[in-house]
Amino acid sequence: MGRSPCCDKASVKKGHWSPEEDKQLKEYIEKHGHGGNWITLPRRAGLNRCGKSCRLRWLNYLKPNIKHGCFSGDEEWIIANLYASIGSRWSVIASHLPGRTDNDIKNYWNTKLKKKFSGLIIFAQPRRARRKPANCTGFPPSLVDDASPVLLPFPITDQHLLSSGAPPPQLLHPLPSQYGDCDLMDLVGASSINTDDQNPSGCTTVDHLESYFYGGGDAAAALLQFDMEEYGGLMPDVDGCTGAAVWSSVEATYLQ
DNA sequence: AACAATTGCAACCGCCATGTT
DNA sequence: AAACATGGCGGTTGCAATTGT
Repeated sequence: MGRSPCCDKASVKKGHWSPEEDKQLKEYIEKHGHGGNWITLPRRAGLNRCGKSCRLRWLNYLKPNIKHGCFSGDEEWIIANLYASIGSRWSVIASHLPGRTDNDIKNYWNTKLKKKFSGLIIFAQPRRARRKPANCTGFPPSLVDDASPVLLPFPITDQHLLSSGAPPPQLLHPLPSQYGDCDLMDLVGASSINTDDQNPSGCTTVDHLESYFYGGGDAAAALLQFDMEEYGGLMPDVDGCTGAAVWSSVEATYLQ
């Protein structure tokens, strides 16, 4: 037996919302709330729309305190790190960025950040974690089944570099061609890390990054390795999986 | 100026999880 | 316990706007 549709698809309006519809939905919800039932809301509010469509419109656009517009460097960095840690769990990522919606973040990732950060995080990204894959052996269970978001430090500071204990970078992969001649600032994707107040030593972080990572290695691979070292330091012994084990697992799976 | 290609993003679709009857 | 209803989520699509030729 099939599942009954939530509304009559043929008769409800689809496509972009008009200002009048927005006004109607906004006023209704502000006055009555959504009442815990989105399916019946359009009828109650006098809208010829599917309940799901109303919910989406409210959550992604009409709800108060939603931030539209450009993402900051900090936000980009957080998104990239979380994506590297937990994959495309946009709602979890959105919960770390007040005012941003999962849809916005997903769109921003797909259109901008994916290209920008692709050389950095491709290997650290677990498979989609919504369900546990039947026979996943590439990642520790804690990362695949019920990963907790782990924020890498932002901005990267001298202290992080000096205390990371990471070995000198090795050339783990060829540098993706799109990074052939870009500079390190592009790679880290953060315009705000190069400021004096974040670098009490007086040295610029980018300078340190360069001297630290460019010792014959490639920046993308080195940053990935640095991330994983940090990851291990921040997330020890979760379900018996140390950061080193996570890194080993990534190595075994992807770095043959 | 006209057309084609690309980009950005709002909205839809369908699946899964959870709650209710 | 089973069937059904609904919410929530991620993937994808469609279209308007922008950019390139």
